[in-house]
Amino acid sequence: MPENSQQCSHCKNKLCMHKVPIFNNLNHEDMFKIAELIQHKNYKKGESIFSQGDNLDSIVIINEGSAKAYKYTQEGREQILYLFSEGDFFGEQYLLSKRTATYTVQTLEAVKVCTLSKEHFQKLLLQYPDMGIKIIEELGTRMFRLEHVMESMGVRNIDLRIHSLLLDYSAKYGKKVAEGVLLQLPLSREGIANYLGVARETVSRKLSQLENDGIIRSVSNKSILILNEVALEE
Amino acid sequence: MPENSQQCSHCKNKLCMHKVPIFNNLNHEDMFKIAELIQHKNYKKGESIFSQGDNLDSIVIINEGSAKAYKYTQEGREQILYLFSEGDFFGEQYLLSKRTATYTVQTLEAVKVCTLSKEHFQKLLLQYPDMGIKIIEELGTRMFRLEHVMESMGVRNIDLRIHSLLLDYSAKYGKKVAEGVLLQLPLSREGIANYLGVARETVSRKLSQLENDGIIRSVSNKSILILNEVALEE
DNA sequence: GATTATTAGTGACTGTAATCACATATTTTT
DNA sequence: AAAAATATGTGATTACAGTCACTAATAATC
Repeated sequence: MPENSQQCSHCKNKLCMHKVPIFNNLNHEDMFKIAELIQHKNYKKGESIFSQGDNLDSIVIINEGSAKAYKYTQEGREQILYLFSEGDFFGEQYLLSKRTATYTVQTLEAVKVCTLSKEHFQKLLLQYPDMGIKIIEELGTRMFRLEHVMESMGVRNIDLRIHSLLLDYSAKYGKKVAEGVLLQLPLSREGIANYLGVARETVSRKLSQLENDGIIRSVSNKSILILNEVALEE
Repeated sequence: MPENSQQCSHCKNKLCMHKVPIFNNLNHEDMFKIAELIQHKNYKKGESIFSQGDNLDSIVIINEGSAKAYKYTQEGREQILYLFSEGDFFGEQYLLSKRTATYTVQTLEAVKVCTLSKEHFQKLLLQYPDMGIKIIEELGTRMFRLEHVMESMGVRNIDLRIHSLLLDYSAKYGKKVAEGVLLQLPLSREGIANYLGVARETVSRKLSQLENDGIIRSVSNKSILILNEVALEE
């Protein structure tokens, strides 16, 4: 059934496009046209979508799942820069300039993505100036995130840094339950350490300390219950 | 003399516009039109162009001089995020979103800027899609810088961090002389410390150490001679 | 379901940078 | 040019996070 398959592909594409802020201002007709240009790919947990040094030829939009973006420091430690999830896009920096990828993006779970080739992307930007504005806006948000991370990396007191991380995650991933806020950590202890730029052992110790103080409760490796959110805010 | 004053204003505006990559793709006629929309302002050393929390209504382009962008960490320390100089622009993130300024921009010397109002900027973006692409490109560069800083902040070894800073400055501000590379530091010791996220005393000590090792020579507070660049690269 | 691999917690020890305190230089102001 | 303000260098001490080494727990694989 050609109609069915076409409808299905259309439907799948629409799904992807509707999740992404940069396509929001488009009308039905334009969306349909652009949907035709989009390719789909799936990744297993732990696979790299692209690696530091790669030459990219498309912009990638996450449709399902999450991924970490990291680069290696001079010491050889993995420094996590971003966590990307549903609706986030990346690779746009490499489409316009000649730069190769400055970081590696690796999935944290099974991930579905939509990709749009460099040529199509550039044509779209010229055709829909609104989209360019949306992207500038989105990049503003991304920079805001990065500046926030930098600010917190500049904090010398590691307790403060872990507290802000927990509060950030609480806002993003937390669900209110009777006893407090239950949150599903997107990263392992090592991941958290690589995000904060501290040793894995330090993260373990600080979390143990918080548990001793009755501020959090460790539910499982990847899940924490925040009992006293106010204490984290100081 | 109206012609003269007009020519002069035109000339001044042209100066400003020619320094800025985002206006580079425009033809003469368009440049002339846009030049009319640009306002000029001067700042003394130490003045703030805008402050964390301000509501901005224009994009600012530096025409002459330099400035630092910083925000305060939770501990009350000043964390420097960027150094802006001739040709750099900022404030574009706040024009499209409702966000207020997330950092303060303070001049490091006398500074001349050109400003373009929010309304004009948005109209230009819709009118010249090329310009949007230029800005996306430029933001990509800015993010690249920030990611680089983050990476280096994640380095635990402070010697390494100071070494990279000196190498960065050497590339940006250094001039080759007989004995090595002479560089005019854009920041004081305290500024360097606030950029690296370490104590002022630590910067002093590390630089003294480098001087004892014969790798650098302190010429004056704001000027350093790098004698052995290779040693800094390890 | 057993085995292997990965991830996490904890003690002991060490190194390094922060802090405090002050002397000295340098820059700015008057 | 003198005075005031600011910036820098350095010693002594302390605190705190890193490293190493190991055990325990959890997840992945066969």
